[in-house]
Amino acid sequence: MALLQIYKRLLKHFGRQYWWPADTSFEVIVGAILTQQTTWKNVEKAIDNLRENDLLDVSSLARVNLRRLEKVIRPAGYFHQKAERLKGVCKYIYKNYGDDLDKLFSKPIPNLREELLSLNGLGPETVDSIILYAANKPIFVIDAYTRRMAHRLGITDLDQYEDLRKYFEKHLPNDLELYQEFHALIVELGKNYCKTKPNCFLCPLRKECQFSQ
DNA sequence: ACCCAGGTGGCCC
DNA sequence: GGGCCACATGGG
Repeated sequence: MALLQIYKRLLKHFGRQYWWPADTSFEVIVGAILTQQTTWKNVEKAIDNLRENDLLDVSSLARVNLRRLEKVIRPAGYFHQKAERLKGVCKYIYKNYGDDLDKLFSKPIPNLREELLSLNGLGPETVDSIILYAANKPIFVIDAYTRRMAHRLGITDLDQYEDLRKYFEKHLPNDLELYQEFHALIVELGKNYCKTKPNCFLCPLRKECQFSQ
């Protein structure tokens, strides 16, 4: 099945997702770091804690005491690593751009991507999530769900992050909103369908599936 | 008592 | 370039 058809079917089944679930671009960055290998539910607790502690901004996180930050984001797991990395990213942003994220995000995608990838704690998926949902620029995010879906549907055998990203971008219209919604829908698919039973996981993508009618 | 979650970086070969 | 591993909480 063509990628665009899969997108349409998922959209029909799950409806629009209006991703990313965050109020500001900065919260997208924070969420993208905290949600690494962690359920969003736990990330929400950590973000709520950050907000209650008045730490949910670049300058505060750039200067926060590391022990305190660890305590605040604890529910998100890997809290030693994530505290250090989150603070490090904020220190970098604050030093170079202050509170003006737009100055960072106004750069062309390749430059922005390279710059973010150079920071400790920001790998390809996190960086692309930030570019897609915080900077609002069209780049296709590849995650475990996307890779699994691509392989199980026999869309492609490609497995490397960059190879998959380029494949998806090549076979889809270059459209910001489509990229944002498609990734959100794939995550929704992955979260709702059993990963140990391929048929179940792919259910909404099958013609005979009761949910996709 | 397992297994997994919207990854990343370090280390080894 | 590829294969392991540590990192950690909370829910099934």
